[in-house]
Amino acid sequence: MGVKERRAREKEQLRQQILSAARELFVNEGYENVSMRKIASKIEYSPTTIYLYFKDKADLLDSVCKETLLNLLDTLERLKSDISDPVETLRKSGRAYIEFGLKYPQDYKLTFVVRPQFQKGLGLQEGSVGEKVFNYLHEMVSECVRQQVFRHVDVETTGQVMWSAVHGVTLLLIDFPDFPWTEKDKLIDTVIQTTIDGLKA
Amino acid sequence: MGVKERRAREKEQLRQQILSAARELFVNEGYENVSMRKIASKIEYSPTTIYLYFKDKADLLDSVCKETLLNLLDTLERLKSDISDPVETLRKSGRAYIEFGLKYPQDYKLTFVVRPQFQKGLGLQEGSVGEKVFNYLHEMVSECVRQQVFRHVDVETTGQVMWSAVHGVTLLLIDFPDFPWTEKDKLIDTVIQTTIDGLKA
DNA sequence: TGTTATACTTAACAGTGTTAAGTTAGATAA
DNA sequence: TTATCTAACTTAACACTGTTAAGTATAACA
Repeated sequence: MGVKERRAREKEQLRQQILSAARELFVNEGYENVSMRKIASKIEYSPTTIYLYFKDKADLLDSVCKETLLNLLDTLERLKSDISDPVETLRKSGRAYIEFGLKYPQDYKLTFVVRPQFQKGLGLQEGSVGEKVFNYLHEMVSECVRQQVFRHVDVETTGQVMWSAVHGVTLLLIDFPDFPWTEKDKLIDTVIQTTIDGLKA
Repeated sequence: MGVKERRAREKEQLRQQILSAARELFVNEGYENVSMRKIASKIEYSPTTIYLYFKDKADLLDSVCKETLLNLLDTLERLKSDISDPVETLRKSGRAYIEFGLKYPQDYKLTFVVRPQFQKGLGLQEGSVGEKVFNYLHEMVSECVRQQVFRHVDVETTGQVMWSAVHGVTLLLIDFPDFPWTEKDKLIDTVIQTTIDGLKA
C-alpha cells in the first residue's frame, strides 16, 4: 500500500521543481518579467499545471519568499550561540542580516518590500516566519539591555530601531549600486556601530 | 504669431493632465494595477495619445517620480534656514523626510525602491533630483561635523548612515502597517535620536 | 477487464503594453 | 476663398499576460 505515499512523494517533488524554477527566474529576471508560461516551459509542463500546485502567481511568490525567510532565519540562528558578549553577537547578527540581503537582493526585496504591500498585514503576522526573524533581532537587543550594556529605554523600540538601520542600509545598497557609497564594508560597519553606540548607556 | 506658443501651451497642458491622472491612479491603485488604457480613459483620450507625450509606461512613471522628488526637496529646503543649531535642523529634516514618505507612501516607494531597479544606476546619478535630496541630508550632517558636534569620522559615511536610518524606518512603517510598532512618533524620534547620539563625539 | 479517480493538457477569455497605419481638424499659403 | 500641408489624435492590430473551464490520457483499483 505504498502507492499513495509514492504518489504524494512525486507530487511534492514536482512542487519543489516548480518552486525552484520560479525562484531562479524571479531572481534572474525580476518578478514582473517572469510569466507563468516561462516557468512552465522551464520545467517542461503545461502552464496550467502550476495552478494544481499553487493558487496563483502571488501564492507562488509567497512560497518562494517563505523559503527565503527560513534561510535567513537559519543563518541568524547559527550565530546566537555566544551569549557572553551580547553586543558582539548583535553586531555579527546585523552584519549577517545585511549580507544576506546583499547576497539575495531580489529575494530580500520580494520578501520585505514587494510582497507586504499586497498581503495587507501578512508577512509579519503572528506565527509567521517574518515575525520570527524580527523576534530574533529583538532577542539580541534584549540581551544587551538585560546585561545593562544598552540604556534601558524600551526594549520594543530598541529592537525596531536596530531593524530600521539594517533594513535601510541593505535596501540602499541594493537599489543604488552605482551610487558613490563609502567602501561598502565600512558603511555597513559604521551603520551598525553607530546604532549600537546610540543605544548604549 | 502667438499660434505656436498657444499650441505649445496646450500641449504642455495635456502633458500635465496625463501626469496628474497617472499619479492619482498609481497612488490609489498601485503601479502594476494601472493600465495605459485606464489612464487614457480617465483623461478621455485614446490610449495611444499618451505615447505622443511619454516614451512608454516607465517613462511616465519616472516623470511622476521626478515630481515627487522635487516636492520632497522643496519640503526639506524650507527647513535649512536655521544654521545655529545644526543638530536640531538635522532632527527636523529627518522627521520631515520620514513624514513625507509616510504621507506619500506609494510615491516614496516608486521613487526609492521600485524604479531604481529598472533604471540601472539612474535615480541618483549626477545632477539628478535624487542626488540633490541626498546632498541636502549630507549638507546637514556636514554642518554638525564642522561645528564639532559630531565626531569626525568621515562626512560621506556619516551622511549615508543617517540616510540608512530614515530610509529604513520609513519603509518599515509603510510596508508593515499592521505590525505592532511602538507608537509611531516615538519610534521615529528614537530612530533619529539614536543615530544622532551614535554620531556624537 | 472494466471503472474510477488523478494528473495533466488544450482552448479560450479578457486584459496588458505598444506599434503602424489611418483620419481629421486647424494653420498656412495661393 | 480655396487648396495644401502638418500636427494631433484614433482605430486596428500584434504578441503577450494571468487564469479558468472543459477535455484527455494514464495509472490504480475492483
